[in-house]
Formats: sequence, structure tokens, C-alpha cells
Amino acid sequence: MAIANRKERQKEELKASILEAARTLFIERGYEETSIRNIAERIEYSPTTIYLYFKDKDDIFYALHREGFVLLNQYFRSLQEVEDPFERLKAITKAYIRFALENREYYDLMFISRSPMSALEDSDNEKWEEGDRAFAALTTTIHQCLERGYFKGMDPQVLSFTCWSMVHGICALEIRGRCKVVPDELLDGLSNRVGMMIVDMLERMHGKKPV
Amino acid sequence: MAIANRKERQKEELKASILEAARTLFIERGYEETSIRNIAERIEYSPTTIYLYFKDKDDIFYALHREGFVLLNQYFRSLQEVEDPFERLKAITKAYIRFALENREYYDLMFISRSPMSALEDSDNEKWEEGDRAFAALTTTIHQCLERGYFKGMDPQVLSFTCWSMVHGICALEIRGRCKVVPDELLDGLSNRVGMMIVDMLERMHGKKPV
DNA sequence: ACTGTTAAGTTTACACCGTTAAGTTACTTA
DNA sequence: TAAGTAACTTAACGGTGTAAACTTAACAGT
Repeated sequence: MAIANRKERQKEELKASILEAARTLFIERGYEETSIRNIAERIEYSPTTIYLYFKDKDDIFYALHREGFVLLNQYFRSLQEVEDPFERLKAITKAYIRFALENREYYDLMFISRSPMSALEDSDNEKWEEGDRAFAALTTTIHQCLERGYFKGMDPQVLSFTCWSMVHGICALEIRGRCKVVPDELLDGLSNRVGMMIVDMLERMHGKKPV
Repeated sequence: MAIANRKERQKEELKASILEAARTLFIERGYEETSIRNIAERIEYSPTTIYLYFKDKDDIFYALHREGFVLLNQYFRSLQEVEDPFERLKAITKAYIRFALENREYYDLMFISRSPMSALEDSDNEKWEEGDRAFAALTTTIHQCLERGYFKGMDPQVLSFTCWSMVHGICALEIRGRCKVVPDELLDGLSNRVGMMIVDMLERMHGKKPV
């Protein structure tokens, strides 16, 4: 019994160390530059051993994908305390951009990369809690904004998606190196300035605080 | 002399046919799924021949990248006739999204993919005309909007980039399959609805037409 | 007309990649 | 102690981008 326990524990340890190696390499080199063989070398096992613990490369990165959402939710956590929903919406916008810039490879994997998306579709309606939680932080805030008279007449679901799109836009352009078209002196801190401008736009939409 | 001409012509023909094969494969399978060997097979040459005409894989796709911007400018062409700059801005927004949805692989290559960006940086200050032209369509329109009293107090450059970000957001989420988080009944035509909402937001920013 | 040179294309090869099948240990249980 | 099995490795397949060496054919100059 005790032996079986130890074995179980060791299996989990190895699985965890595969994931740790994958994470380290991934964060400093990105998805495509991280190979199964790299990961194996790092933990001093043969490449094929990894397949005893993960179905394929996507399966590993799907695990990191989920980690990313846990991390994103940490950025959102404290914001639930902001009482005014419109203020909270603004805070979410900023936190989202901060998350993206501070965790570029995670962001890439979560929202840009093609990669572990098939894995997500396979595991289908198996909850996917953390992703829903992150999106819910936005949608409930939007709903509350509408209740308080902001964004009159707009569909909450489309609006939620629109807000997401707007912030995703800068993050994706920044992370995938499309900001360089802009003059050099503007480049520094551009993403944050765009974020501020989005917030500014949201505010301008209602001349003064409604209700 | 005539012989040299024929040879020159044939070289250009082969280069063009490489590009044509690359384009066909690329449009139906995407960048990563299109290999040098595929392209070579399609034109019935050995893979290494391609390296006599293009520096590397990125060099081929950089050519397609440029093609994409020519195509985008075609979508923008007729819009220059819209006299009112704010109306033109709205039209550009819609045209941009239409371009993205109708030319997904091109859009991906131009604005999402990591791939031929290094080639772009190498060819550095060698004009990059079509890209500038597309961005200029937006920036001059924004400038004119400001002249007519729209977007008071906003920085035109940051604003241009912000507008681009907003529309890029939907396009990127759509093309990279991140819209599926949304309930099924909302999914159909979501990108266009988001586009309309962005336009709606721009309009709401100034209660009534300024000036 | 013969010969040396060069351009154009191919063959071969290198170093990777993800992944599978077959083989080898080393430990555990009967 | 023998058998069985879980854990891991070796070898291999078919793919990738790319470079070096080789072949072939056409041309230019004497």
C-alpha cells in the first residue's frame, strides 16, 4: 500500500517537473521554440517518457493555458471590491493590459496562439472553470453598468465581447510586434496610453455619470 | 542579347510561379501548413531550387505579406470619396473588418502571425509603401475628424492606434477562434455586430455632430 | 569547332521536430 | 525464487527548413 502511494507520488512529481520545465522554457522562448526534446533534456529523461504523462505537445500547453487563466484571475481578484461597476470596468481594462504585458507568453498562448485550442475543444463541456470566471468578471460588471444606466440600449453580451476585443487589440498588436509602425518616440508605453484612451472613450460615451 | 532577355523572363516567370504556388497553398492551409517542399512539389521543381529565388521561407511569405496590404488598400480605395471624415472613419472600420473576414489567412499573416516580421525589420527603411498607405488612410481621416471638432483633446496618433487596436481585437479573436466562448446563438455574425457597436460607441462619444 | 566558364537545377546531407513501436530494465508480488 | 508488470529508453518514421556539393546544359572566346 505504502509502496503504491510512493509510486503515485513519484508519478505526480515527475508530471509536475515536466510541467515546470515546459513552463520555464515556454516563458523564456515561447511555444514554438519549446520542443518536447528540450523539455526532456532539461529534466534528464528521454523524450518519449513525456508521452507517458501527456497525450501530446498540445496537452502540455493546454495545462499551461489553464495556468494562465488562474494567473489572470489573480489580477482580477482585488477588483471585485470596487463597488461602482463603471469604475470596476475601467480597472478591469487596466488590469487586463497589465496582465498581458507582464505575462506575454501566457497571453499569447491564451488568446493569440493557435495551439492548444483543439485540446480545449476536445475537453469540450468539461467545465473550464477559470476561463469562465475571467469572462464572468467582465460580463457581470457590464450587466451592473447597464443596470445603473450606463451604455443605454446596448446588448450586454455583445458589449462584453466588444470591450474584450478592444483591449485584446492593443495587447495582440503589442505582443506580436505590430506597434513598430508607429514613430519611435510614441512607442514607449504606447499600449498603456491606448488603454487609457479606451477608458477615456468609455467615459466620454456618457457626458456625465448617469443616474 | 535576345537570349539574355528570354532567360531573364523565364527567371521571373519561375519566381512568379513559386509565389503563385505559395499563395494557393497558403490561402487554403495557412502559413505553417505550407512547406517549401509542398511548394516545390506543386511547381515540379526540387525544393532547393526555391532558394535560388527566395532567401528563405520568410522571404516568400514576406512577398505575400506585401500582397495583403495591396489588397487591403483596394478595400479602402473607394472610401476616400466619402467626404465627411467621421463617416469615412466608420466606413474604414467596416471595410477593415470585411477585409479580415474575407481574407483570413492574409490578415493572419499581416497582423497576427509572427512570421515574416523579421523580414520586414531587415528591409528596414526600404520604403514599405503599401503598409504606410493603409495606415495613412486611417491617420489622415482621424486628423480631419479632429479638425472638425470630433475627439476633442485627444492625441491624433494615439487615437489612430487605438482605433486600429479596437478593430484588430475582434478580427484577431475571430480568426484565432476565440469567439467560441460566447453562447452559440450569439456567435453568428458576432464580429460584424461588434464592428457596429464600435461605430456606435464612436458616435456616442459626441452626443450630437460637433461644429 | 573546340574548350573553359558560368548559370540553373538537383542530390545529398544536416540538424532539428512530434510521435509511435518495440525493447529493456528494475521492482514487486505470488 | 520466478513471473509479471510498470517505468523508461532506444530506434525509427516521416516530416521540417536549409546548406554544400555535384551535375548538366548552355554560352562565349579563341
